[in-house]
Amino acid sequence: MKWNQTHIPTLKESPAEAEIPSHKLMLRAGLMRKLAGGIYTFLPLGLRAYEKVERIVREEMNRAGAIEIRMPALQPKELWQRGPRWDAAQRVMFAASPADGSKFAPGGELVLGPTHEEVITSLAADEIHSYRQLPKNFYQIQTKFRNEIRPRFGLMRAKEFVMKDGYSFDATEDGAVKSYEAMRAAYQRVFERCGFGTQQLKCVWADSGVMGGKYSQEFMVTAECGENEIAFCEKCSYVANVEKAQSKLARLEDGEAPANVGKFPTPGVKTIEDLTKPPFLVAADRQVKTLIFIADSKPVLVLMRGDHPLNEVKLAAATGAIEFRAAREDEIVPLMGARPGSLGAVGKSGVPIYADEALRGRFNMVTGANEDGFHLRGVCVERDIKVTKWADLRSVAAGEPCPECAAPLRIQRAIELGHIFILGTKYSEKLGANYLDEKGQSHPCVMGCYGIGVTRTLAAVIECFNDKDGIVWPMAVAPFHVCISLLDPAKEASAKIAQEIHDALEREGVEVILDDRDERPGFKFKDADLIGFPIRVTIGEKSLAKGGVEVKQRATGEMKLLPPAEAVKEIVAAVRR
RNA sequence: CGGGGCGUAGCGCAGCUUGGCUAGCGCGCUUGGUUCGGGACCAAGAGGUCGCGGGUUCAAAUCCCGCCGCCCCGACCA
Repeated sequence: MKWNQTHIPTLKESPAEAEIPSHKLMLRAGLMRKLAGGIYTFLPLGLRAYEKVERIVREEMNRAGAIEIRMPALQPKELWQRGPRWDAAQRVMFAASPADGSKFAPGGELVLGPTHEEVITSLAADEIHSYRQLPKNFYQIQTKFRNEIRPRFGLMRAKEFVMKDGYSFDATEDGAVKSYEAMRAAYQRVFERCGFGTQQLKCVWADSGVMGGKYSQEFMVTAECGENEIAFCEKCSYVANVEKAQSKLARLEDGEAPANVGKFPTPGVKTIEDLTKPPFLVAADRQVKTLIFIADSKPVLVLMRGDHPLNEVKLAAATGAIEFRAAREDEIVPLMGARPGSLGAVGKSGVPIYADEALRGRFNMVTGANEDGFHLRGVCVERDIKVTKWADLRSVAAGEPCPECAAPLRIQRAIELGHIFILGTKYSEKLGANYLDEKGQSHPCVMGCYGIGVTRTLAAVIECFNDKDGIVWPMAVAPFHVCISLLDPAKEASAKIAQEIHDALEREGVEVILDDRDERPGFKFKDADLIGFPIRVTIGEKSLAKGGVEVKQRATGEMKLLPPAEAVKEIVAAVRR
């Protein structure tokens, strides 16, 4: 490929819209252009790099025994309404209505697919009848559409993006776990092949969210711009999304024996911190924090240790509510009889009370008296409060002891590239994906689902591999392996050598672009560094006078002067390594 | 949707506070010339409904109102 035959519009400055390195570089290196917020055109180099990632994903899926299919992006709304999560799903879906506002053609209303559990399960309901057909694992690589509340960082969170989504069907729970484990191993290989090292790549325990199902793990790559936080142990292998992470807290001493509950005046006290000050001097970890939430339009009480932050994802998981928010004061007062600052759960009934595990067994605690300006002391949580459900509700903090080995936990931001779930029978039951076992009895298939953000992975590669001069592509994902910087395209001798090296490399299957532009050397070097081709071959009068061409590694800066034939050999070896 | 910021040539910006004369600068682009191993130089050009609509005014990029778009922080997720 010759540079002049393609289109690589590099920019000297990054557009103001880009904030993070990968977004800036994708625009500057001419990989993509924005059409609208969260919607991008892939230019030739961006497309090539994208296709590399896609190929790695496809190869590893096939190797793991998954079967590629292609489902429609346009889907009947009615199918979603029959599925188990229509209420939660509507928020992110685009409806595909006729643009002129006219009625839908026969067949009903359509939506653009944000994911495909409903479609695949309905397909499985029609196609799978017998245990003899199981297990099956279908996948596709396809454009998804989501009405992201806030598109962000270029390809990191886009309204239109490419996802590899896969769905396994098994007869038994054990089988589903096997399918899941096979995918986990395949995902590990995909991301390793994309260039991520064990230091930055983490497979973490995660919350299942609206997807439902028993357990799930996310593949994360640590990065400053990541939208997730992961907690991991410095000593052992424990690592989890903070939405799920736990820690082993030291037991606190509450004194000899539980005292009786006593009310005392606390005029003007509004916060946990207020109570820690004179004249009260109640440590935050001796207080019970009482929070009121509206979960699916019903109030719930949430009890936390005073110094612990609530983790809303864990609360959502504990309550099973789809939508919840903090209650307003005008909702709290009629319910509790007091305003925030003096709230407490002692003696409270008729409202679900969720308590964090860190409060279990505690006594001689202080909490609001449900009377403005008063608190209670001597509270024994299990004796005095009718807890509906104990649950892990708090966010772990950096430095807390690892739940497995008690070494300090660290917290880092990370980008989620893949997510794998065991779904169970949530979808198959609802949509009738059943099979007959050996005895002729009908059972719902046990499902798993597995996603990789393919376009996001591309962005993450750039986010992780760049320096002050531009992108530093891992060989496996680079749009071209080699750039030949021909410094004097007008000089016949140089041009001939460049063409010969180019052709020889192509014959060996090396992807090479020949910079034949009529530009100054410095300009070509800057462009090559910005785009980040792993290997650059420089052909100019200087090198030729010394009897060869220069072969330079982008990542290390290492440079060798070699005769053309040697250079070709060296490069072929490096590319195949 | 809540909070913050921005919208002036393809890109990056100045001008707006305190309204006024032909709307400016750098990069990029075109033409000619000189250059040619780390984003060259000289000269001559092309390119703008100052996001859109309304208002105030003799006069609006500049002041006021409304809308739209983009970016950042939060709730959602591959």
